[in-house]
Amino acid sequence: MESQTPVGRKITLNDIAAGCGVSRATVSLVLRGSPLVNKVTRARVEEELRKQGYVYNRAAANLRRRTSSSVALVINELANPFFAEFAAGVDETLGTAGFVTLLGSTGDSAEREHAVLGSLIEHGPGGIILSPAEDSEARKVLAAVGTHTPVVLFNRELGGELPEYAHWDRLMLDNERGARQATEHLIAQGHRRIAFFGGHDHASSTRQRHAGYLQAMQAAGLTVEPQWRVQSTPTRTDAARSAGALFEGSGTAPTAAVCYNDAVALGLMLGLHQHGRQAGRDFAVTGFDDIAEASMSMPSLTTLSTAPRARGRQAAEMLLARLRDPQAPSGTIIAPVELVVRESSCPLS
Amino acid sequence: MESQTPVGRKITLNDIAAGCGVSRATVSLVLRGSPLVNKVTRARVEEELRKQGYVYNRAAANLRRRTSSSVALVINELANPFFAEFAAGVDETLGTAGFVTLLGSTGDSAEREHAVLGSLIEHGPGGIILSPAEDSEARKVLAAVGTHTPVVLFNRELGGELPEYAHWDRLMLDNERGARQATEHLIAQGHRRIAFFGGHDHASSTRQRHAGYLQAMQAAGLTVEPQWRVQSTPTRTDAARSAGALFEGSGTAPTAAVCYNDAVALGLMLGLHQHGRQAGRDFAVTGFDDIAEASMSMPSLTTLSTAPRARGRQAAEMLLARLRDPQAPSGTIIAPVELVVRESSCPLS
DNA sequence: AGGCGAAATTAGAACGATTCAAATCTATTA
DNA sequence: TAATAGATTTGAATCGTTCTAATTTCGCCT
Repeated sequence: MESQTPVGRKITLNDIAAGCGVSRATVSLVLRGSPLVNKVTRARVEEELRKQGYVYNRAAANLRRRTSSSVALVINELANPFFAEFAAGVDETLGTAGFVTLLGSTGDSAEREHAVLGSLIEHGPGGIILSPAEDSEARKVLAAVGTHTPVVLFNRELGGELPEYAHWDRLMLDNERGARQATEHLIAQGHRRIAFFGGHDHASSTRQRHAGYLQAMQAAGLTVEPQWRVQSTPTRTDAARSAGALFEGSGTAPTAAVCYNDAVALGLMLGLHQHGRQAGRDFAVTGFDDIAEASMSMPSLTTLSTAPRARGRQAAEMLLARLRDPQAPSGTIIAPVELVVRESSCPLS
Repeated sequence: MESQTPVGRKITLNDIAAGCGVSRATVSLVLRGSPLVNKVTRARVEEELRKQGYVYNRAAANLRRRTSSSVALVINELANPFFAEFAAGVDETLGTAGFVTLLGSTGDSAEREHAVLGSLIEHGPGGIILSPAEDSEARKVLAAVGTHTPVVLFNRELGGELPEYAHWDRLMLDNERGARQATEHLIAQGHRRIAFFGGHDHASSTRQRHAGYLQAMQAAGLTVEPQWRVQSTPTRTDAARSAGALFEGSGTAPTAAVCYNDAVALGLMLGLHQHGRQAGRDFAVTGFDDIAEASMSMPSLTTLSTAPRARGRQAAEMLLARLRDPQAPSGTIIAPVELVVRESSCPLS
């Protein structure tokens, strides 16, 4: 075996060329599998590549060819399993397409998002997949990424107006229909007094889900009492704290609730306890997202599956398509969500 | 306001230089904040940079300076919240140090790991943080990354021998002690028939945890039945599927289980249901990792806190230190873990 | 032998930045 | 006024690859 020297300079095309008495250009052709080069030369070069332990310098190649082999993935909260799954899906698809993923995590801060985008863009990604921070604004994002790099937005809309020349693609979830399905399911279970619980109405996703809920209620000819809308931070703890609001006042108490998402639903189930009700027995609950925990809670949670890993793959596909054809009209995909019925959405007792 | 042209070529130093009648070299100096350049020239150049919307091409700079501004992060299972947190920590620290994270996810397959490393290395990362796949081998990893790129291993040892010239750093968890503590806790709760559940014995982390478990059992003078060792893929679903194996055969069934990690523990709790047991009431369970979900599951999970985000920051620090001083002797850090007692480790009933 | 087309190879200029040595420009001072 | 030190600026080479256009090599035919 050759002396795989543990230390030394990096090997370049020149080293290989010199090593087997051929020109740099020829070696380059061999590397890229060109049919131009003679069988025996190719063998000789390949042997030398192996022997010297050559590793391709893609950055140099990209510079020369004015291409890119990377895509930036900017996630508002990587620690959230929903987004981690999404990221895994993105990376999987990009990887098989020969792209490498530049990761950026913003901790849901628009300021940090701006810095992260600014840093990533300098590495010349071919495109960007962005799941915006809660308070992210179109104008600032555009300033950071410029107009040369295609963007796929995931999950959230940006605040403010985006100039019409920046035609970015979007991948959103079908919030409206999902919430409608959940509501229809509860109605089919016999419930008539159904609340919409959690989230803040200034967020686009919350508004969409609430709208779906209202549609289903109206379609069924059911009236909605004002105290059946309880807002909360989309976290488990705040949801648990806010549960009591459903049962205050003189109006009729609801027997079921469509929740903004799974975290809120799990929190509500916890909070119901303190108000003498038990989710899945005398109060029905639905969530949104189908996080891993949803299937494991007690009772298990009826929710809307969003298949985050598949969404990741899809977002990557959208970006790859855009790179293939930069002129194609930009589009928005609303990914369907699927109702998963479990124990928490019990019939009206 | 200047016409922020929505489309056009990419702006280079040449454009800026031409744009304000100065040489490329001067613009470069301005960019890097050199004190050499005259105040008024600097202002003129900066104005031009802004006006033309220049974006720095770090790849070109890296090529010329023979430097790198990226670090590869290769994770065996990104969808696992433990690793997602770890990744977030790594990215956070690398980001503030001016590095960008190249992400790679291997799905715990050594084969895919090899491919991913091969692809990432071509992008010339300054270093690699690797959480190896279960069956990853030192020899193959070394072949993929070469000897020019420093590596920090996280969480698992590689199979086989690593040549002595490859001095890689390590960040490991105190698996043995953690599992011992969990086991001792269960014994203190009155349990005598305790299983070790999940993971595959060919992975170093599994072996270490299993060893800690055995130590505690032996120290307490307890015997261990062979069917109390159930292996599984370290995922929730496979764990749920394998739960039944604990209760098969003619031997005495265990009343508690030390699990390889939280994902497996959560899966086991699910699987227990289908075998007529309920975790936290008539069967005690412990996990490992303390993922966010552990505190929120029903019952909440007794586990070993590993502070994955802090580990991520630490791994990044180790790599940065290594980049600062490539000659420093390589080291291994064994991070302590802390037992967090919650509901799942109920006393023997 | 010479000629010819096809096949194989290569020289050298890019790509967009950095860097060093050298050139130019300002003040100052003798 | 010329010389000189210091402050600025710049020309040209370079990083490792690709690519075009040109050149060399080769087999084959007359």
